[in-house]
Amino acid sequence: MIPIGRNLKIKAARAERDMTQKALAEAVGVSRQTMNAIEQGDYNPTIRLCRAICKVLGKSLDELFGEEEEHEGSKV
Amino acid sequence: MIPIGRNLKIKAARAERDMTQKALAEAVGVSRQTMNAIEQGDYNPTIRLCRAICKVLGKSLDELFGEEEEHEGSKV
DNA sequence: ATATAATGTCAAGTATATTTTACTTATTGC
DNA sequence: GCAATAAGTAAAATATACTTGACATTATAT
Repeated sequence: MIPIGRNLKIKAARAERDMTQKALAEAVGVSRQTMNAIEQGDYNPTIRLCRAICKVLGKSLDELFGEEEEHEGSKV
Repeated sequence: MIPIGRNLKIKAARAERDMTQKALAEAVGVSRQTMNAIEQGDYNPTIRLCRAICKVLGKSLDELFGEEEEHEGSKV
């Protein structure tokens, strides 16, 4: 419910591996809607889920979840 | 409820800064019991809370939450 | 030995992450 | 165009992160 910022890094990492949201969700043991909500920044996964996502996508926590993503707007 | 493994890295990082659990909890905006539970591995913080902890302790996500801590036992 | 602060733990409640079902809107290929 | 798959969104239910308050234990110091 609290907006967090879209996670485009996951989307990109998925693209690299040609994985669909559904496929990633299944690989990670979570519902498709949950994966979507995370990419949309609609909430705030647990560290465990983050670790699982990183493992599947072959990225580090810092790479995928390191910085809060931009919050829309405030661009010149 | 699901055991996760104690997080000794947080404890160590706290020690480096001579910070008490209470102090860290306050700095991070969470209850003392929650911080304790996380260090005890009694649950599974949100990525947001992890980020806040890292910020206060001056460590990266990978440093503090990178690998699942050992699960007790299985040592020669 | 006795204060005092730091830590560990438990139970009951509240907030919120996650699921399920279901419907809509892209997107891609035929 | 049409079918099929991928992605976005929503509401109601369930699981679990987190709070509050209280008490027990382990340091640390005087």
